[in-house]
Amino acid sequence: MHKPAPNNSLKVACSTCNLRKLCLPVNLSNIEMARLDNLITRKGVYRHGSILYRSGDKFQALYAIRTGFFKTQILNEDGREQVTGFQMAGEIIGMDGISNDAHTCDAVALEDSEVCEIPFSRLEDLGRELPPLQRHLHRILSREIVRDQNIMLLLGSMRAEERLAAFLLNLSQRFAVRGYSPTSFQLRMTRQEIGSYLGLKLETVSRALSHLQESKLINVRNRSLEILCLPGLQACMGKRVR
Amino acid sequence: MHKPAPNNSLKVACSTCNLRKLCLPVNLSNIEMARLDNLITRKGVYRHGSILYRSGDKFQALYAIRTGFFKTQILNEDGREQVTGFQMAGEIIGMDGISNDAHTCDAVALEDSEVCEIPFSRLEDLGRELPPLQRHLHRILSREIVRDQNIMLLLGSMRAEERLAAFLLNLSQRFAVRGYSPTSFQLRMTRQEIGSYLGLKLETVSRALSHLQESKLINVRNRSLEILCLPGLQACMGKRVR
DNA sequence: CTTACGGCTTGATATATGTCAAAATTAACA
DNA sequence: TGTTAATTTTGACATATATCAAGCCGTAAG
Repeated sequence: MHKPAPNNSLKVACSTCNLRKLCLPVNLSNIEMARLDNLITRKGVYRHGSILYRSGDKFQALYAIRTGFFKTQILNEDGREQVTGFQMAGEIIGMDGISNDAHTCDAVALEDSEVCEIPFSRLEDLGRELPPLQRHLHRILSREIVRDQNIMLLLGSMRAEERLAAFLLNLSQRFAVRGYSPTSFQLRMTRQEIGSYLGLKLETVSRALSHLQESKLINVRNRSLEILCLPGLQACMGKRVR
Repeated sequence: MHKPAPNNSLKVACSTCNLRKLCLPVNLSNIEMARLDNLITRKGVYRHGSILYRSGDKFQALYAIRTGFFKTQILNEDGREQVTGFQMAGEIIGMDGISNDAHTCDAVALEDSEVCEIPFSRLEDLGRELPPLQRHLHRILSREIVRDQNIMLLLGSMRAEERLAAFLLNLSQRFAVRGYSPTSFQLRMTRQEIGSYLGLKLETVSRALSHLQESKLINVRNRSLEILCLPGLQACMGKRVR
């Protein structure tokens, strides 16, 4: 586990950021955008394995991922762990912390990553003056709720192979939105982490991947994944048990 | 399925509502509180089985439950269904709708219930003027995220009996907060609905309840439930598999 | 009061996924 | 670059939960 490079914060400009359409797709005037820029600082690089925030840390900011890949996970008292999400560039994390002024999960970099720090109370202040920004914040929070409820559906009612198909399709779609290939990408997480996210053991993940490959729906070799048949994967995800 | 009584909306006063500490625990002056009161209307009674909103409905308002009990559920294209939560008096539902201006789940009354309707864009407007109100809205949204992630932990890593114990303890605690007995209450939902929420079949729920009863941790007869040993249930929830 | 229906319990059995173990492969590090 | 540790795959077997089926109970409607 590495610590991030010391606090060499840099000013950053949302106004010229190529992730803006994903991260903060808000219509603001130049002056308004400058005020937003003024809020946000770029934090040093988080090396692979380093921790952006820990469960229990005081909540002070949201983080927009600029480059890289994170996982979030919660831990029981018992040491049970659940990966609650994988986040990529243009996505915003840390919203769990608002409710009690403390984070309730850990955020861990799965590859060297950069984030923009958005101090939350200043974001709230600005939101009061810029209704579109306020509205956008509410949408982001709500989107996280919808996302989590869809994972509940997955965990509560899908079988192993369907969960995997849903997971791969979700990744595929998010890569596509970012202009990367939707059918060929690297997995940034271990089988164990996928399993934790999907409520499965790593062996089950491995077997399900192998089986999808036998079915000619995907090619998988270690972390590189190729989707051979998107409609097939969709069908696989959708098939009801009964 | 009944429709709610026609639009006989009534003005309502948060300022005098005995649920205020649960629902909107915000420090506001009398004048400010009056502005909040002015926003909110009481909707007619929702009879047992009637629908507060459906997936796909245009999102316009949040709802504070005044009396009664609801469930929320999402449905797949395949007809698969997942109960995403059970909500009781003092809790606020509808937040899933913000992200796309449309609800993504159904909310169904599990007993005759009353709700307060909070038009969302007017709540946003008022939030811009009353920072404590704004902050409270953010906390509510974040609390829902944390709640959902804890259910993910439950669905992803607990066994049937642990899930049930966690579920009963959660109900117990919520009843306690409302001044009801934490150890003796009525279940408002069917075994099938509990099962859907916990990712189990109704038979498994029934067996797990029977087993907890054999273990002298609870007494259950139909919908009435008595917790005989809270610490025992907690231990049962916490025991790790490995 | 009687009947009918949905909800619940319990048993027997099936099956998906977990567990344990070993070997192969890859990645990390000295 | 060589060595070690981590990750992944695969097999054999165990087990928790699902499935199917039957009967019971309790509430609601006639």
